[in-house]
Amino acid sequence: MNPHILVVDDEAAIRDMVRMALELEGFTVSDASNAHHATKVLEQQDIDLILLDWMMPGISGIDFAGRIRREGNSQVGIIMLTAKDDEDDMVRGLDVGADDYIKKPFSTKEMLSRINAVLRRLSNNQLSGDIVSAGKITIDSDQHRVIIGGENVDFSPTEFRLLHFLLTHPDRVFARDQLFDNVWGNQVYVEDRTVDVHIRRLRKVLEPHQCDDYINTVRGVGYRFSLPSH
Amino acid sequence: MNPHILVVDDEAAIRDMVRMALELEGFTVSDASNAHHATKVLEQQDIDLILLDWMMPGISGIDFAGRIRREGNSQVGIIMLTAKDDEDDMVRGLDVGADDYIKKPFSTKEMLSRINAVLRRLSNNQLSGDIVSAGKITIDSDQHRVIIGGENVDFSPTEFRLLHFLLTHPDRVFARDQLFDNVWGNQVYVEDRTVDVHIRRLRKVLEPHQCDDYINTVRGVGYRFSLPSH
DNA sequence: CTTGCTTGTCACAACACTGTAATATCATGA
DNA sequence: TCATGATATTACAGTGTTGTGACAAGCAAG
Repeated sequence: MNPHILVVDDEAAIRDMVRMALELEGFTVSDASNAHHATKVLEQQDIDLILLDWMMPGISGIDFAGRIRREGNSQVGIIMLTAKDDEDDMVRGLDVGADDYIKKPFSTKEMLSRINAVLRRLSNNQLSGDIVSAGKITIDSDQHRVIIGGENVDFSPTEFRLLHFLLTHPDRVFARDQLFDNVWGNQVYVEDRTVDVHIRRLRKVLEPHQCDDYINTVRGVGYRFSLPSH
Repeated sequence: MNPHILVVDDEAAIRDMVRMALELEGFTVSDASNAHHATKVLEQQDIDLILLDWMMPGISGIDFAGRIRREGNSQVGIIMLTAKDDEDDMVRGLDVGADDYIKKPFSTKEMLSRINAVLRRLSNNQLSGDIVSAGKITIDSDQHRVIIGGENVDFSPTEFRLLHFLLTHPDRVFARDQLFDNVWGNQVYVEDRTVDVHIRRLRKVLEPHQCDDYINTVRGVGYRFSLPSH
């Protein structure tokens, strides 16, 4: 599920620019031009993070942030957008419970980096060492590592994702386009045959460890990961 | 390295007074006017002891102390500052994990004596100071020193923090922006590629000692510290 | 003020990864 | 067995990512 971000700024130009940048990165975006509207959105949507303009007519960003925190909503992340780079203001911003602040003007790159940082910190509470295994293959996604028969084996990024997906969905046949969606993401289009090549590459790496037979070809349909029965 | 003390109190007058007294004694001092801000400081600084006001608007001192302990942070000392001299409240304070408490009004002399007592107790527990090691690398963060194979090796401040962070979080991949958060602190913004350069500098220093291979590149993701399995 | 160290950024080199196409091989049904 | 369609295999070039050295600004010590 994509993180849902609420952009609160009185200037439409900024809202649009930010929205575009965020949507390009796969975020779900809502926006509001003032605190009242933002409150409505917060009630109706499940917002993960708020990008909040410091200076707004009516209720200011800082008042709004303070109000959110006072209502006990500490799950939502708040990043203040400010033209001021005054240290006092920054402290005041963090005082009312903002998680971070960004000085205008800012690059979209910086914004994305800070957003990701805050989201990560918020979700960090439930960091799960995700270790899965099948047969002699073990994948530790924390370490981003594959261990086969006790030995470290290197995979390229795509190979890693493909293997991880197959291994976590064993005994099921996947058509090539299902594999795109799950391994490549449905933003990109690649040729059907490309999957074959990546399957081939996977098998090649698995071969020296005698587990290339975990990946079965299902003629006319696709591929399946399953342990040999013997 | 001077002990770093965080003063949390909503009254600026008290913060200033305490800060002055502590700095005169050679302590490093940060302060915060509420629990939110204090949380931020704790994330960004390496705090040895917290002087915590009992009564604060928003999250109270006792709640805050409880939260810190529940999060498993038992290295940091906590001294509660309270106007109440009620025995029950004292017990409650110690219950949530405070190391000591001081009744207001207090003399700076009393405060210093209790602070030193708590710090002494804390440093006794971890009698080895803060020494971590992995492979042939040993880091003594008290002395801000790195020993590799019995030999002293010099690192610049950033290199030191980076190495320390990686070494204390081995076998886990960190994306570049995760490394910012943990090594640079999230108040600053630096380019992604800056991490690469610092990794490079680290490796360069480690190279003559044959342990530059402790730092692995995980293409498309980030970097990982891990001892070679051989 | 100079000197030396640190550090962020850049530009370019080196390299790994990936998609595609071309070709070979295989499986299947007539 | 042959024809046909599907998959396997290989090669390659474009792309993206990382490694590396250089540089300039910032800063502290002298």
